[in-house]
Amino acid sequence: MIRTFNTIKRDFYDRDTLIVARDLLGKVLVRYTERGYVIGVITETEAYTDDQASHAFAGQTKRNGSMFGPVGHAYVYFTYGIHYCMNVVARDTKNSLAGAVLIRALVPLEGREIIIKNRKGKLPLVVDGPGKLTQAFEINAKCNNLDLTSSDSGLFIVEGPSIQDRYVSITPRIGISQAKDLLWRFAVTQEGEKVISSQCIKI
DNA sequence: AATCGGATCGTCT
DNA sequence: GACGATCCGATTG
Repeated sequence: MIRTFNTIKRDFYDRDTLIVARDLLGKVLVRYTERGYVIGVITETEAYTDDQASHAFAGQTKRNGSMFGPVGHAYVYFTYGIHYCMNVVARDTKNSLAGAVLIRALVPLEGREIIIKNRKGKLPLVVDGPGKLTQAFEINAKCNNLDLTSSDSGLFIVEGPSIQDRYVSITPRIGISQAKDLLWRFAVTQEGEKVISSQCIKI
């Protein structure tokens, strides 16, 4: 059976990186593997532009090249000798040279068996942590620069539930040593869950 | 519950 | 040659 998906169009990614990071919450990441589809709702993101914590800060290199490339593509890099991290290239191309949104967590919707196998454990309620996420979704170096607006790429993003601002916590990014003051991390909170920062950007 | 160190390697200085 | 947009298991309190 052939499934059709309505992917999010490129315009969506051609906006300020911070706005896209916020708006990716609730969107749905789809990965086509040998064993079938793995699908999840994005619940945590971080924005990286040309700030001091960004790979793009020192300018374009071979590694970070896709951050400077067309929006709506993937930027996947290898780190700590172990892990891959997945970003969505996004920026206002009129005003910005480089930008990407790191996907840090999502809630599994489909392909639970595949996730369990890839992660060698129980199915988590939330796949949290950029390295764990790429492991669960079989995302690796070959995925770098894939077009996330095309369902042919085997890695793409489609519409999902809208997330109200009151359920979005905005905090500093995780694991960085520079630009710690910037509140560029966006995470969906449960109703009743403690919100670490009540600040919110205007959309 | 919180902290610590080992794993492991591509990229940039 | 140093160090990461990390993870996990072990240890300690």
